[in-house]
Amino acid sequence: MDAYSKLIEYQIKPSVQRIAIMNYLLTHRTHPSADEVYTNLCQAIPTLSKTTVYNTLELLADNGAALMLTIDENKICFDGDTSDHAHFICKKCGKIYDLPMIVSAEELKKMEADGHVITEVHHYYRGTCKKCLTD
Amino acid sequence: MDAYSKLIEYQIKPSVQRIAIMNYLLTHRTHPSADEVYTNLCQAIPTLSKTTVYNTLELLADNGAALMLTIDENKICFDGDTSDHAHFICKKCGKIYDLPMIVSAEELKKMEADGHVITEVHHYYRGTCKKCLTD
DNA sequence: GTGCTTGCAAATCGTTTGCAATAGC
DNA sequence: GCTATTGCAAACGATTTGCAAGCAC
Repeated sequence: MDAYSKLIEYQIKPSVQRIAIMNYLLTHRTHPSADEVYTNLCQAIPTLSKTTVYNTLELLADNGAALMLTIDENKICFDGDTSDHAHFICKKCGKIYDLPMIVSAEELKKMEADGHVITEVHHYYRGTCKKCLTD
Repeated sequence: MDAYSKLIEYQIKPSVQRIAIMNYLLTHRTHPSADEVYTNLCQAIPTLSKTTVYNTLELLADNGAALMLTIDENKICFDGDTSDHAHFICKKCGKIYDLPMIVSAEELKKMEADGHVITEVHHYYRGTCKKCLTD
């Protein structure tokens, strides 16, 4: 899906900046930080400000059009792929990998039994990636 | 287990500060941040510095004597309970709850198939807790 | 022209760093 | 005495805030 349509789908009023940021997330599956998004879009939109990037990424995450990841202890990362999947971060190179996620029905059941309302599920794995192991 | 024994078990050289911090984690299951640990221990150890708290918490996490949680986007939290369990954070009040964790064998298998070495598994849930729902 | 969006600059705050003082063996 | 640990103050950097300017319907 294109960026414009995704914004509409999640009831976010489109703007040049919002489309560009959404598009960046959809075309770069690098789990970028706000700073990475800003730096890369600055070339195309020279007047873009970091504030707008922060505001927009928060808006996307709040409306469910993007995932806000806290897997990296140093910075918040974003993911335009909002389908269910788990994440693995390599402690050596810092790269974040996507992985299939299987949510245990037993786990969710217990959560519901406690009376909490769950809106987000994150499965994070940490370790050393294949590439760093062979280096 | 007492704090001193846990340090020994994880091969961490004990000191007054380290025992106090480890003890705080074992007796306060609030998933405190470094700042919370510091503020609360200042009374008992007036000369305690924040640097020591940060250094010690990092040491504990690196040696496996504590868990470093990134569930809260605003600050890193620590957990003295190193047994397998999942975490739920209430977006409204910020409180972190412990929950049983069931790691899917299928998920782990896929991870290993990719050749990554996993050292940590975190299951994070976000939403609104029972208490905040009734308020 | 009213309300939402953007952008700049300054502030905030959790965390890290440099380095000197201290404690333990 | 040597090494590891601690503590202070300063630095750092990601994120937030205040507010003025710009844009859209």
